[in-house]
Amino acid sequence: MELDARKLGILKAIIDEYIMSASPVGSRAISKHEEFNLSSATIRNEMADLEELGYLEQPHTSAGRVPSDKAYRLYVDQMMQKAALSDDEIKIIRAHMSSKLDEVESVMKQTAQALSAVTNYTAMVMPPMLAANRLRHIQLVPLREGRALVVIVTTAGFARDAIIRVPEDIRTDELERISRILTERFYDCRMDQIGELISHEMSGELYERRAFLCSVVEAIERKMAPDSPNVQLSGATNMLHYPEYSDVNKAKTFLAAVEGRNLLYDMLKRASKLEFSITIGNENQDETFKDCSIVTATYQVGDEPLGSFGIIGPTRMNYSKVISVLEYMRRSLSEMLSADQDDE
Amino acid sequence: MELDARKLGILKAIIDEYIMSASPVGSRAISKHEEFNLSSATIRNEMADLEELGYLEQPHTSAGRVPSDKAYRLYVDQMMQKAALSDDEIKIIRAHMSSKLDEVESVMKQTAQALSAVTNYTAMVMPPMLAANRLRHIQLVPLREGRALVVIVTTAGFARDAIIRVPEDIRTDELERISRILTERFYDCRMDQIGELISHEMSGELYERRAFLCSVVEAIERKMAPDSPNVQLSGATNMLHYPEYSDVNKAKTFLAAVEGRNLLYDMLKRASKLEFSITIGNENQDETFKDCSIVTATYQVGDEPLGSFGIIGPTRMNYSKVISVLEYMRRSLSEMLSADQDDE
DNA sequence: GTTAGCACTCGACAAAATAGAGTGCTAACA
DNA sequence: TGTTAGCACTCTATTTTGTCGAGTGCTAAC
Repeated sequence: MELDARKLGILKAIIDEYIMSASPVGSRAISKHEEFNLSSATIRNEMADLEELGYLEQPHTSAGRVPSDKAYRLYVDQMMQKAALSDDEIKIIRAHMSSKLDEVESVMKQTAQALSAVTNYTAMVMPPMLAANRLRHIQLVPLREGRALVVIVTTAGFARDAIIRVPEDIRTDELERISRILTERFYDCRMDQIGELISHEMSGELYERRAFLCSVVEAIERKMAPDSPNVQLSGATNMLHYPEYSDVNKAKTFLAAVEGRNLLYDMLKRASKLEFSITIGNENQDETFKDCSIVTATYQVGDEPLGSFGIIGPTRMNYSKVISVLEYMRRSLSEMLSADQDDE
Repeated sequence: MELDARKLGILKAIIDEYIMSASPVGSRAISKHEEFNLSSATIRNEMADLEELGYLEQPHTSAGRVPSDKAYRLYVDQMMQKAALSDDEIKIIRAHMSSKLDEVESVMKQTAQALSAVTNYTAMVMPPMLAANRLRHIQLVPLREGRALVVIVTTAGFARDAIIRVPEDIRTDELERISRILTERFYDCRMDQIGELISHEMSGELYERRAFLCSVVEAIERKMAPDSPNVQLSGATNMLHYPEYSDVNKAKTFLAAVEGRNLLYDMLKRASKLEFSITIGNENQDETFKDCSIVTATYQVGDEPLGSFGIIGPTRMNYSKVISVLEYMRRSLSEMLSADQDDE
C-alpha cells in the first residue's frame, strides 16, 4: 500500500482539523471538504488505510481518528506550509519586548513572556552561555575575614560574582594588585579559555599565589555556566487551557516537571547544538512530555551559539505558527545580542 | 448568646477535623469525641448556635458545617496550640538547605524549596533588601562606545550591576578614577543613604561630572530594590493536591496569579513591616486569594528587617505547623545572614 | 474505484432511582 | 433547664437506565 497524493491530502486535512478541534475527526467532516469531492464512505476506506500505515489512531471503535506521532512527523517534515507572522502577532511580541533592552536578564524574561503570550503555549528561554564572551574586568573585593567577592565583567556587559575564601595572609592591597594583574593578563580572552591559560601564566609574579588563583578561576568557571535556575519559564499555566490537560493529575505532573527547571535546562542544552529542533510526542526522552511536542531554536552571534529557547505544547500544536514565531525570535535575539558584542 | 468553653471546644474540634478532611463536619462526627460525651443532637444545637454567631457555615442544608474565616481567626489567635517541629520535618528542611550557603540567591531558592517541601503548600521568599547594607566597592567598567557597567558590592557580599550610558568625553582612565573616588567617599555608607549623600558631596573634584554621577546613583538605587522577578516561588503545584483546587479553573487562576510574581512581591513587601503576619481568606486584598490563607515572617539582622517569606495555602491549612516552620526558618535565615554581616 | 445503505458499536448526556449523611424540630426525660 | 431519642425532611452524590448521535465496517450496486 502506497501513500499517494490523495491519502496525503486527506491526512493533512485530518491533522489540520484535529489541531483546531482537539477531538477525533470523522470521515463525514473530511468528505465535506469540497477539494476532495468524495463521499464519506470513500474517505473511510482511505482512513482505514492510513490507520493501517500507522498515521492514524482510533481512541475506540466508532470514534473518529486521531493523528499519530508519526503523522505529525510527516506533517512537519513535508506537508506543513509555513505561515508568515500576522501583524497582530508581531504586535503582541513587540508589546512584550518594549523596554530595558539593556539588561540581559530582562531580555530573557521578556522573550519568554512574549513567546508564551503569542503562542499560548509554554515558553522556556536559556540565558546566553558566556563561553564565547571576552573578559573585560576582574575585581576582587575583600569582605569579612577570609572571604572576598570575585566580580567578573565581560565585553558584552555581563557580570557574575561569587564568594571565595582568601588565605589569611593576603591583605586588601594585594587583592587589589591581583585584580589588576588578572584583568591585564586576561583582558579580551575568551571566558572558556581562562582556565587553560592561567595554568601557563602561573609563573611570574603570581607564582606564589597559584593555589588561590586556581580557586578564583574555579569560581569564575562555575558561575559562567548558565544553570537550570536561570532558565526563564513563562506560560506554564497556558497548558491548562487545552482539553489535553483538563485532567488535574496530568496538569499536576506537567507543571511539577517544568517547575523544577532541570529538565528544561537539559533539553535546551542539548538543543543548543542545532539551529532548530522539533521533537514530537514519543520522541521526547522524558515520560512527562510523551504527549507534548517541543520546538526549540538556538540564538547566536556570528557562528557562536549562545543559548536556546523553545516552546512546549500539546502534540497537536500549531507547528507552523510556532516555527514562525521561533524563527522571528531567533533573528531578533541574535540581532539584539550582536549589537552588544560588535567586537566579536 | 455567649461563646462559652464548651462551644469553643466544639468549634476547635470542628476546625481540627475540617483541616484534616476538607469535607463538611457533621454533628455525629463530633459527638464521637469522648471528651465531650454529648449526643449528636446536643452538638447540633451547639452548632446551630455557632452558625448564628458566624463561626460556622453550611454549604447547603443537610451538609455538615464548615468553619468561617472568623472561626479561623479565632483559632489562630486563641485556640491553636503550637507544635514543635518533628524530627522528620527538621530533616526535610535540612535536606533542602545543604550546600553552598555562601551564595544568597541559592539560599533564597533553597529556603523556598524547603518551605514548600515541608509544608506541602506554596512557598515564596523575598531576597534581602539591601538598604541597610553598607557599600564596599563601586566599579565602573567601560563596555562598547558610550556604555559602561556599574558594579556595586556590599559588605555582606552582594553584588549588583547595571548598564549605564557614559558621556562620550569620559575616557577609560577617568572611569577608573571615578570608581576609586566613589568607593572611597561612600565606603561603609548605608546603601539607602548614598542617594542623599551624593548631592551633598557633589562639590569638589567630581563637580563637573554631577549629571553622570546622578545616573550612576539612579542605576544603583534601581538595582538595590529587590523586585518581583527575584521573589523565589516554590511548590505552586502543591495546591493541586488539595480538593479545593480540583477544579481546573480555580487552579488556573491561582497558578496564573502566582506565576507573575508581582502580587507576591507586594504582599511580602507589605509583610516586611511585621515579624509575623497571618491573613485569612477574605482578609486578603486580592480576589484570587480569598480562599487562601497567607502566613509570612520577616527575617532580619539585628533590628533591621531584611526581607520576608511566607506560605500560601488553603484557609484550612495546618496553621500551627506552618507557623512553627516559619519561626524555625526565620531564626535560621537570620542567623545565616548575620554570620555574613558581623560588622553590622 | 466509488458510493449508498445498513447494522452495529460506543461514548456522551440526561433523566430517574437510590443511598446516605445531615439537619431541625418536637416531645420526653433527668 | 439542659439533654437526648426519634422522626420527617432536605439535599447531594452515585448508580442505573435509556436515548441520541456520531462514526465505523461491510456489502452490494453503480
